[in-house]
Amino acid sequence: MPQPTERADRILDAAGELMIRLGYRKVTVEDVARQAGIGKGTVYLHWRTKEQLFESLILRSAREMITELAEKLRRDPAEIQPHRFLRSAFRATQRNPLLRALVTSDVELLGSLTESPVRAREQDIANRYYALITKHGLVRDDVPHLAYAINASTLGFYTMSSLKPGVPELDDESAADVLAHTVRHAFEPDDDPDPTLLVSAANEIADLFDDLDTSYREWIYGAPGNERG
Amino acid sequence: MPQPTERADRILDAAGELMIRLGYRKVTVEDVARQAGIGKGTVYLHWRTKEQLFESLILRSAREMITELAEKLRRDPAEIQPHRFLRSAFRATQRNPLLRALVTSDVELLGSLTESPVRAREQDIANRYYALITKHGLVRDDVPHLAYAINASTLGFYTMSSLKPGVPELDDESAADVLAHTVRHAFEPDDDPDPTLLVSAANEIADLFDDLDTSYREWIYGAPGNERG
DNA sequence: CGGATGACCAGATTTCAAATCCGGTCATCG
DNA sequence: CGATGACCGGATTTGAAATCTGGTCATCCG
Repeated sequence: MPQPTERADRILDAAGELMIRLGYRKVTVEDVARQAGIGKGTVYLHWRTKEQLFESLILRSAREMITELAEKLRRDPAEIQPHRFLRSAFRATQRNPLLRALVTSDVELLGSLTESPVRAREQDIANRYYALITKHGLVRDDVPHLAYAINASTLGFYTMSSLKPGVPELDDESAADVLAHTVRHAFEPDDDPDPTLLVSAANEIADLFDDLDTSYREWIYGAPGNERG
Repeated sequence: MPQPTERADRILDAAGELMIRLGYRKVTVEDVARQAGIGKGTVYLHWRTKEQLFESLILRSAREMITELAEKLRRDPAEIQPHRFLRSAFRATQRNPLLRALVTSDVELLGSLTESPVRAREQDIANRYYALITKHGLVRDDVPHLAYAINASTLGFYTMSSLKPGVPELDDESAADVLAHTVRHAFEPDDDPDPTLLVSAANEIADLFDDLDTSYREWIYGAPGNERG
C-alpha cells in the first residue's frame, strides 16, 4: 500500500491538466500515467478505477475550496453572512474549471461523471450550511423553502454565460457583487447581525469544514484496499 | 399566396405535438404534413424551410404568453410589479413545454433551434421591460447591473429540476412563490408603489405587448414570399 | 387558371461489421 | 515488494453502403 500522497498528487495534477484540456471521456489512464511519468499499473495502486481517480480529482478541488473558505471564516467571522459566504463560494468556484463544470453539469468536461456522488456531497454541505445560518438567525424567517430558494436564485449566476448568450457578459467580480446584493436583500434580515453571534456561527461551520477536510483527504488518498463510504 | 391562417395553425398544431413527443431533429416535414392531413409541398407554401416552420411554432407559443400577460396586466395593473410579473411569466413558461425548452436550452427538444433568433427576441422584450420598470421607479435604484441581476437570479428557477437532482423538487406553484419572494426583496423598493403609477406603467407595457403581438403574427403566418426581419 | 400534391433528387444521416482503442489485470522485473 | 507494461475482452470508432429527408417542381385537380 503506497502512502506517498506526493505521488498521488502528481497523478492528480496530470489528470487535472488533461481533463481540463480534453474532458473525462477523451483522457486515457495511460495518458495520465505518461504525463505523471509513471507506469499505467501504478495508477491502479492508488485507485481502483478511472472513475474513482477522477472523482478524487474533483474532490481535491472541492477540498481546496472548503479549506480556503474555512480559513477566510476564521480570519473574518463576518464572512459567515450568506451574502459574503455565497459570494466567496461563487468566486472560488468560478476560478476552478473543474468545480465550475460540476455545478453547471458540463457534460463535455465531466462525461459520465455528471452523476458522481461528489455532487450529492456538495449538496449535503450546502444543506448543513443552511441549517446553521437558520439556527443562528442569519437569514430572515419569512423565506419559504429556504434551501430551494437559495439554490435556485444562486444557480443562475453559475449558468448565465452558457445559457444566456444574449445578455452581455459580466466579469466574475461584478457578477459576484450582483449575487451578493441579491442574497443580502432577498434572504437576510434588514438589520446587521450581532458581531459576537457571528463568531460562534463562523467557528461552528469552520469546524464542520475541518471535519469534512479530513474525511475528504481520506477519500482522495485512501489506498484502493480501503473500501469507500 | 395562401392567407388561411387556419391551415397554418393546423400545421403548427401538428408540428407542436410531434416536436414535444420526438424533438425537432426526429420530426420530418412529411410527418408534420401527414399529421395535418395535407401534402408535404403544402407546408412549403407557408414556410420556406423546416427551420422557419418550427421557429414560427415557438413564436406562436411566445405570442400566446405575451397575449396572456398583456391581458392580465390590463385586468390588474398591479401585475406590472416585478415580483408579480416575473411570477406569471415563470408560471406561463413552465406550463408550455416549448417555452420551457427554450429558456433551458434543451438540446434534446430544440436540436439546432437552440441558436434561433427567437431567443434574441425574448431577451429584447426582457430588456424593454427592465427599462420600463426602471423608468417608473418599480425597482430600487441601488441594484447593480439590473438586467444581469434579474436574469441571473431568475434563471436558476427554470433550470433547477434539470441541474440539481439533489434538491427535493418543488411544485410549480411553490417555486413561483419563492421566485416572487426573491424578486420582491432583492429588487423592489421596500414600500409599496403608488397605484396610479402602476396603471400608467401597466398600460405602457401592455401597449408594447400588443405591438409585439402584431409583429409576431406577421412573422408566424407571413407567406414565404414576404422576406423575414 | 392557380392552389395542392407527391415523385424525385442530392446531400445528410444511419447502419453495421471490421478495425482500433482502452480500462483493468497480473506475470515479471529490478 | 513496489513498479511496470504486455495482454485480454469488451467498448468505441471507422468508413462505406444503404437509407432517409429537406426542398423542388412537373403534374394534376377544382
